[in-house]
Amino acid sequence: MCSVSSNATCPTLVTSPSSSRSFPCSSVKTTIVTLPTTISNISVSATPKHVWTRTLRSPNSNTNKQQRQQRRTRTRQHHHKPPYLDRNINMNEVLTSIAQTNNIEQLYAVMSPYNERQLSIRFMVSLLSREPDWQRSIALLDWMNEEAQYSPSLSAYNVVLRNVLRAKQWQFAHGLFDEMRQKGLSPDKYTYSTLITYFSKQGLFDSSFFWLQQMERDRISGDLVLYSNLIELSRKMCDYSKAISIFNTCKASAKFVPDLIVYNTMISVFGKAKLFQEARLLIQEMRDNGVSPNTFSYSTLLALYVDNQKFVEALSLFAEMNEVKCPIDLTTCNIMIDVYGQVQMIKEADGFFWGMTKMGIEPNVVTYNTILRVYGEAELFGEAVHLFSLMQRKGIPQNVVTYNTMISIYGKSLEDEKATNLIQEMQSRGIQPNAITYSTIISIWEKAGKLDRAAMLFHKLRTSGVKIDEVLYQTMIVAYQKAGLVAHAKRLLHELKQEDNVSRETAITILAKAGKIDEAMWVFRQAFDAGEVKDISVFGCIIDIFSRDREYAHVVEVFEKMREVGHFPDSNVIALVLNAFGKLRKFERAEALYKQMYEEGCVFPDEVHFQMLGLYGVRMDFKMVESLFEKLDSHLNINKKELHFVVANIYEKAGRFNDASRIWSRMNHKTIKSYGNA
DNA sequence: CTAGGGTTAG
Repeated sequence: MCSVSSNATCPTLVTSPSSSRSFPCSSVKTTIVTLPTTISNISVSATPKHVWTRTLRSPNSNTNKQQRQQRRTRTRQHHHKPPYLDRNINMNEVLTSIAQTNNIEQLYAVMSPYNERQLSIRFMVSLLSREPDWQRSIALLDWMNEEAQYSPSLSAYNVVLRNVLRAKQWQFAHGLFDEMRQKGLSPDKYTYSTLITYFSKQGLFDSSFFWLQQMERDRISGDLVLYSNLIELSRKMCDYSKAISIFNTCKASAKFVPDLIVYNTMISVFGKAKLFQEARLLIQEMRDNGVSPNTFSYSTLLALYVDNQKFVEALSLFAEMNEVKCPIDLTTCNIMIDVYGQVQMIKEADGFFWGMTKMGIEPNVVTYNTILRVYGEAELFGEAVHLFSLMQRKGIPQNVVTYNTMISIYGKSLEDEKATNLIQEMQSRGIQPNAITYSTIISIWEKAGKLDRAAMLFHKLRTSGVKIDEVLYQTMIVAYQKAGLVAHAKRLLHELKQEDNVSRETAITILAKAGKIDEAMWVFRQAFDAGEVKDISVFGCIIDIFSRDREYAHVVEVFEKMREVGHFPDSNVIALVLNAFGKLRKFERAEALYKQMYEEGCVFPDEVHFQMLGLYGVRMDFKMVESLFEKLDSHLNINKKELHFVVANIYEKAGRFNDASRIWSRMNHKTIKSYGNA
């Protein structure tokens, strides 16, 4: 679209400055709808803008231009510029009129009574922010530029940018940004926050980082929301240590006072880092700081407990939620149905599901999918099939998850033909099977002794260019192995090394998990040198494997590469690396790592601290043992009993029994004291 | 007057 491209990048269209603008008319709308799928795979700056400009250009825009020009001239001749009319205009009426237009001419006609600067910028920003359609919002921006002849403000551009990003029009987002700059508007924290967030939401982390760097280059200082975004970005990249580091550092240096949303994000981060105690304590910390935990806070923690099979904790948290009268919403219900299902409280799950409507909460597709799975796991196949047909009869929307769940249920009830039919049914209804569908059906066919069918499907997938992920690959390998076709399984693993259809990150993970360490490392080195390894979990996976294989030098090598690309080690990695340093007798490096992570504000589970204590013990550095022990003992979130146990053991191992008994008695003393207090 | 948080399938 022209409004987002400069004349410089669009030389074919240069006639006059204003002629480079046009709104995509209804006649080209079909073209626009098909664009996103093409765009989403292309890196943001790779495609020349004029391609899009041409595609979206309205064929009769020149006529439109002339007409508008005439209108403008007429207006200028006959009317004196009136004052702002905001107060006399019903914004909703304007919006409704705009919504009913389907091309630029109609939109300009609707806006024509307000030409010539009759609306304040405030009004226009407000109007823009309520306009959900990105194309119409761009057209409004154009109208402001052309007809009303006043420069849209930075905030006007920001809200349009938000709409464009929401619609995943990355090209136009870039173009809009350029246009802002050309108009002499300096992007502010809202602009950058919007860009960073929307790109990271889509997993386009490179672009996200690009905008972060731009922001730093512009010396825009961060505020609460921006740091919140950075934490969220680290969380999305599964770099929880970095997220915790940002949170703790900002809090300590008073860069921000966390609000409800930052706290909720951090509950998620701590939980993902498996620091459940810290996550739980955060709810208390919020209260202490005058931030009331809300439904999000509780449901976040609930979901984390479920992810880690901590159902007792989940049930007790749900009880607390009810106690403090925290409102329960749809997501909470979905999580709780899952919980009841997983602890085999089927009656409760069922009751919860059917009672939701009475609570005024309408179940959605996730709810249905969850209860279907609960029925399946409880082997209530009849109920599942019944509910599924009810969904179809009542027109409740179904998605790929619904079908995958039902396919798996038919697999459990050993009805592989019905499962197979479902794949055809979903395709005929326009729901495309995905990697999960295929791996489910491959397992089902393998169990039914129809391995040839599975192999044929797998071959078809590979040749048709369908994205094959690691689980799907693994499923086929396991299917071969189970059928005793070890040679086939080996061939697949071998082919994985030069498979184009599988990402190298996927290949590394599969090879490593299959015990093919040398191959995994070979692919890893290749991929790393090519800059292809970005996912923190790949580093974690390799370090894990090498550690198990006692290849400590390799552990250190991968760890160094991981730090090179800016990842923070998670607690598992840090434990393995500390161990590796210890085994290689590189105590200074272990100590340096531990201290650095501590200074960066990372929080680790007790085990990591205990390991460092252990390393000091191995080095016979009892001064450091004692000093770290004192530090940890005064630390709030650490199991004091275990700490004393660990330290006493270190002394015992070293034959320093006096010190050991000193630690023991100190612990006993404390225990008595705490009982006394209670 | 614009920006940030939680749920389902192998």
